[in-house]
Amino acid sequence: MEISFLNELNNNQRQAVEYTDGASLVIAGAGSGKTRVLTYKIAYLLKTGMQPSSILALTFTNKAAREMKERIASMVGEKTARYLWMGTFHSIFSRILRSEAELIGYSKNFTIYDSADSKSLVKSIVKELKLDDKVYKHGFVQSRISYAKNNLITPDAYLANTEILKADVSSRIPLLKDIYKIYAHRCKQADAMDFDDLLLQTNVLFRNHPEILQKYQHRFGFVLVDEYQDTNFAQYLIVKKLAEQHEKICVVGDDAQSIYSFRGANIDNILTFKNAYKNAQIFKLEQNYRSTQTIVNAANSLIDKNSQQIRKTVFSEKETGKPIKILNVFTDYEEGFIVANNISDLHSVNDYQYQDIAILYRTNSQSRVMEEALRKQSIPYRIYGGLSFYQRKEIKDVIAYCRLVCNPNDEEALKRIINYPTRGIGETTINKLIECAQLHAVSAWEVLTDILKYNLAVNAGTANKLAQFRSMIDVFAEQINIQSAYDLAKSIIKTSGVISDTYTDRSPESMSRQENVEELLKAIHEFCETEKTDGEPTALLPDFLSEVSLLTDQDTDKETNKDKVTLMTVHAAKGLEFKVVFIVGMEEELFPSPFCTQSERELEEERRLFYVAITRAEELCFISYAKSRFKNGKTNFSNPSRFIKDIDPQYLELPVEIIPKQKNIGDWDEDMEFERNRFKSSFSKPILKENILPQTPKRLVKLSNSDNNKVPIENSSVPSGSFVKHAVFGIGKVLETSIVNGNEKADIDFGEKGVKSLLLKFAKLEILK
DNA sequence: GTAAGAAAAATTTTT
DNA sequence: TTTTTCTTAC
Repeated sequence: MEISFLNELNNNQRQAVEYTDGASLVIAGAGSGKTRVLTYKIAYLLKTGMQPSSILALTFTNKAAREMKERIASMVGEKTARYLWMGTFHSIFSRILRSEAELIGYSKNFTIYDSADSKSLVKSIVKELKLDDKVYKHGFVQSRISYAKNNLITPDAYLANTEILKADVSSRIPLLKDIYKIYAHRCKQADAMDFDDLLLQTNVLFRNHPEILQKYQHRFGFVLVDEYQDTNFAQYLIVKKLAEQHEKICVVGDDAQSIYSFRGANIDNILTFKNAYKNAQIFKLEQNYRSTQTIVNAANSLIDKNSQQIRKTVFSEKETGKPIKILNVFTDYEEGFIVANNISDLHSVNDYQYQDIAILYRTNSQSRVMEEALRKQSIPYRIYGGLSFYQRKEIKDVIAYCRLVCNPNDEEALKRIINYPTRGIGETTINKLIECAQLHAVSAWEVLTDILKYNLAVNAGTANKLAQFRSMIDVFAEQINIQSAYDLAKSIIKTSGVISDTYTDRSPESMSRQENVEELLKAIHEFCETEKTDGEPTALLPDFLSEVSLLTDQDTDKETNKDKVTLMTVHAAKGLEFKVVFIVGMEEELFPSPFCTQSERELEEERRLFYVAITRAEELCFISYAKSRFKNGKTNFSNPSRFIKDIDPQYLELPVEIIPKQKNIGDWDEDMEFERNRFKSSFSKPILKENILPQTPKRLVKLSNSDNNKVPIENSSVPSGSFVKHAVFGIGKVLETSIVNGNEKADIDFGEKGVKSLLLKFAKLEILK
């Protein structure tokens, strides 16, 4: 069959698309057209007669699913595309779980606990068990529970696993097993699933109900998985089971971009795909269509330092391009200033649009300084991540009301709003209530329905307040199937008193809270409208909740078309591309994150993360690091990230080390303060001109041996092997000296402070005997 | 039981 | 710096 769009693919891509006889793995290097292969493959399946409703395509983010769906729609028509089963693991399987919920002891309207809910539940369990929350830290407990669930270890399996129990004992957290057990029990009692449950319970469903598994095996004639390197065991098994009969499965991924192991992702899933699917075909996509040769080569030289990987040769046939420019600055404020300056120039001189530019960082907290700098130069920007719309307090409060109305057993929602706005139900009462509920093995709400029966020890006044609260929720609950989601939400906000609490004053904070609540109502209204066109009479509140709980703020983004600089974490940038990328904060203790330097495995993941960052860039890439950074209320000194040294220097444009005039070490702090204040208060026009744009290397210090400007010297004033003292870096050993563009330069190992390349005319060195 | 103010703690990545 | 927890006075 001749299908014209196949001609738009290269040979390897086309083979991957056309192979539909059995299982296949597509190893897709960065920028090699991975999404293209997936979309074309789905279009191909449709063109060759497959029904859209029998194709299951699993992605990592809602956004990826939506974009792919749009692209397929443009190829085969919206009418066909809309019936595809396409979405994230979590959204697809929450949908399936809802329709089968009763089989595994949940109701159709089960709540989805987000991580804040999980956190709060973990905290209260630790408190109830009277454990030390410094030993059983909520974050740690949460990640252990999550780890167990991702590996399909149920609480009972956990109790039965001597190995895990022993490990917990030796880590001095022997009671983790109890916390997990209670946690799972409380979720069940609240008719709630956390994110991990959506995958775990799907597995439980398939295991305990073979007929259901069969139904879906039959339904899905072809299964496709994007970003396969980021799947965990629970996801692996779901996919494996669904594809068991026909092995019509295609997974796409890049082991070099596996960056989610902290969330249970297991890189072995992709590395050992052949073991799971014996007759699997493997296709490799190695031509990068995104980036210049320099960027591709630099990224290759970096990832080459990892031992765990599927070797591949990613190459680019685009132009050579400019070297990656390294920017070094004194402070985080200066970093923001320099980056903003560069962006400003790229925009006005080089005709880049703001939307072509991204600033990527390791942690969300780094966005603030960048934001400030961009604002000062009136550069429009857009931040992804951080506090998303649905995580704001006022929104969570409203949603909690909605959740409780739809599912009164939802304990976390109840705790959140039982005394918001304040109605005289304090901490003691809430604790009594929950304790009492546990005693009788019922939900907290159940106790509220009959306070006398459960012997809740409260005085008459409190009992009255509780009854009032209960009847208010009851009244709303009666409306669930009568009023539309919008009408009900509106009356909830009004009657509950949330609105009067929000509208008390005219402070900017209060105004913004009001706006957010309005915004939420608008979103619910919109939801009702779109559902209407789908033929349903009215969209109900539970329908909205099931949609909303899996949304992130990238999904609520409405102004994608605006010309703005993008700010996001490297994690969030996966799958995206920009003409110009700034990777900021490339420092030790930040990138790699200090939490990830314990094992080689973790370190390799951080390196992959850096690889992801670099390969987002199409034309220009900048990497910056600061000598000092404001962190947790303190200024910390930092060294350049070890990863910068992992890149072959021939692809880099390195800065001249900027060393202040000879000073005592004590003066350094003053100097820092000076720099900080200068950049904080008034942004005068650029001071460090050489930080502006990658130009043909002129006045640059090159670390590379291939540098032909470099002439080794015999009789240097600081011979190799001798020891010198530097005002800032302290004592170091001279490794090599040379003449670079007429200036005498020395590479000196300062131990902890790292190896520095210093020009002798700038660096006042004291030679030690 | 509430609210304000002080002290202490915690800082990664996210469906 | 921001967020959470503890203290104290009503």
